[in-house]
Amino acid sequence: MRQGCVLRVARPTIKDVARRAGVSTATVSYVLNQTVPVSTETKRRVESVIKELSYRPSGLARGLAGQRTRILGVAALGFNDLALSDSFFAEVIKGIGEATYRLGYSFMLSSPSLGEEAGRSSIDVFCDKGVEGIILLNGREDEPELSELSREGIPVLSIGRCAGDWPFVDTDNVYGAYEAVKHLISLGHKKMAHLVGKPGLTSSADRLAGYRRALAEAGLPVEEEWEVSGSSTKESGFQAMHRLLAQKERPTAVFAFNDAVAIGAIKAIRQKGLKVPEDMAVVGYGDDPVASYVDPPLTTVRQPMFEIGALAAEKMAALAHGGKIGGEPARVLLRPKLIIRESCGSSLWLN
Amino acid sequence: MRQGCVLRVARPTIKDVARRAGVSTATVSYVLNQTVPVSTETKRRVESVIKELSYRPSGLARGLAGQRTRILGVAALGFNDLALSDSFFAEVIKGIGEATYRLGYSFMLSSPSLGEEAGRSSIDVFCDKGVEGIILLNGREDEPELSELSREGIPVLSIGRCAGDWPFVDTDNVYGAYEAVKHLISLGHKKMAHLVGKPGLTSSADRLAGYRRALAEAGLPVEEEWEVSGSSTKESGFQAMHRLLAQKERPTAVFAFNDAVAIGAIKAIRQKGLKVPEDMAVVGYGDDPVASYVDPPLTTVRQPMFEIGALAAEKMAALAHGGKIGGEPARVLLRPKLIIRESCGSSLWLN
DNA sequence: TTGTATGCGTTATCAC
DNA sequence: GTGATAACGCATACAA
Repeated sequence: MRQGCVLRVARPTIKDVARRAGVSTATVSYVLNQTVPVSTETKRRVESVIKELSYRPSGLARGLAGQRTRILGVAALGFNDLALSDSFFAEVIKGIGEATYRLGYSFMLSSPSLGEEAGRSSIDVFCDKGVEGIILLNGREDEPELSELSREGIPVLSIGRCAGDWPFVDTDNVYGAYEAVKHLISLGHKKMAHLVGKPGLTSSADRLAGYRRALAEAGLPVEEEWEVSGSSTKESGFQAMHRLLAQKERPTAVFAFNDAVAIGAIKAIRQKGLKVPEDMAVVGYGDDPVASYVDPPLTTVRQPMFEIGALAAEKMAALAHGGKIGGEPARVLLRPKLIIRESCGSSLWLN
Repeated sequence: MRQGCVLRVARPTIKDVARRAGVSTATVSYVLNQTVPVSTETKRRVESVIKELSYRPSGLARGLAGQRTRILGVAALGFNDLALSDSFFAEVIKGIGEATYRLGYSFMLSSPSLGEEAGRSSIDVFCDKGVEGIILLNGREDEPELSELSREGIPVLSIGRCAGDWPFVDTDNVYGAYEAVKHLISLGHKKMAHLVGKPGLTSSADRLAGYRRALAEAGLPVEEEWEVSGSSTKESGFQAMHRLLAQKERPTAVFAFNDAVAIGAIKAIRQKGLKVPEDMAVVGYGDDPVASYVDPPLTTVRQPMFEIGALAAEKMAALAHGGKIGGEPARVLLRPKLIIRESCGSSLWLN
């Protein structure tokens, strides 16, 4: 049969519509973009012809003539650093997809697995394709791409807080960590450790800050020995937890940088013959799908990744549309939410 | 500072290059596309100017003038049906990203969460943007979109086997299931059940076929009672396993449609006071990230999703480029791979 | 081998 | 309110 056929019956152009409606192409363009008032009569006629021919304007030509391509670029640079990130990636992308679609935009994606060099040149490609703005998906604190990009004259927005005063959309990691540790405190814990995330990530610094804030607010001392450094992986969590358990004084609970670290930590805890949550309560971060699958199901902090993506797309469209944004730069912090499962025990534990 | 600035210093056009190199725009186009022989001297000169001005041709204008936009569309329709699919989605997308980048293509993505109506119209948007071909990411057997799309004159390729004779790229589910069950057999099992996947998915039918084939080949009878129907979720696996365990004769092993189902099944098995793998061996399918996180780590079948995506993009580019593909339609089946972990016990079990 | 001229499908600037 | 028409940046048939 006609596998991947190429018969291509020529799409109608604005000329076809104009001719068939007995007007000029300009008029058709007017009713299309509502950029100039048109008499209701001709408007009606033109619209009926458009429907009849099922005409759709060419995005290419539109982009060339007017400046609006209605395409956004999404560059997922440096995303491979993060562990367990597939679902984050997917959710953010879905959010971007939803919002761009709703706003009449499309988006191009540059894969995260392209390596260093590719990052830059995939941006170039974006520019060639005429994207109106670029959303940077990254976890790094300093993003050298940002200033480079801005020199291209293309608005940029980062998903994930970054240095400088670039617009970004992120979750409030300080708040999320604060809530997690406060939960531990409400359960009666007084000695809590934190498995710190990879250095250089804003999320690492912010979650540490939230942890400290909760401690301070409860009048609990901040023990430096209980802030164990590491990175974002299960292995890192495993090792960090072992180091923590080797110390003279043990905490009764740990707040891990993320779910992977938490799962690694649980493994280490059990290896020492201790039980979770009875001997050691554990809180993760991120609410990765695995969090609900592991044993015990992880109490963790859920980040609204879909909303992050959607909001980023909206802000980006606004930036592209209105040129520079109103007053202040678009810097948004969404609230994460504590998800209580079983890795900390129930609050009945208190009674 | 210059947040999301719009200073836009006009990009050089082909005219700028032509003028500065003392040639016509046609000549510049020739060296750019290598479509017409150019004397090495002028070629050298043009290229140096191109580098000097760091000129990059406009994709928009190129698409309008020539017919090649070098953009692919990826429509993830019906993907929300699948459980645990985030990592599949992400891997496939990464593969597509890698290949498209390597081939000088870009791709647009239409999110899976857009609902029925949106599926169709996101395709329309793709056409407006001038995509050269569309990759359909879907799990359904019959894809009504396919024939519709072909009428647009745009080549289509499906990721996931589908009805009709459309080109597709998929993994060999029959083979994967066959290997999984053969593994069980090699471990000494003679009574194995299958938790069947959602009806209507080619993967469900194929994995069931592979299961039966392995049984038949080993001279084992195919008990209909041990082919428990269900869908793709953890809950479905949980319920199906309970139904299976309620039967008079119990198998010693189960091959689950996917990892989520397997995890649900394990929960049910334990609820009955049985142990995995001692009392009941379990094999999953898909090698989702959770598979290695759960207890016990799941023996499962890994699908080369990244390669699937990359191959799909390559085939698609070939289809778009060469019009119709050489002889037969591009129908590729990649081999999945058995990943042995701990949910079936070790083969020492036999000795 | 190179230059000229036209067209791709729109939008936008003028006139009317 | 509407209609010519010139860009937009590039590819290409044709001429030289």
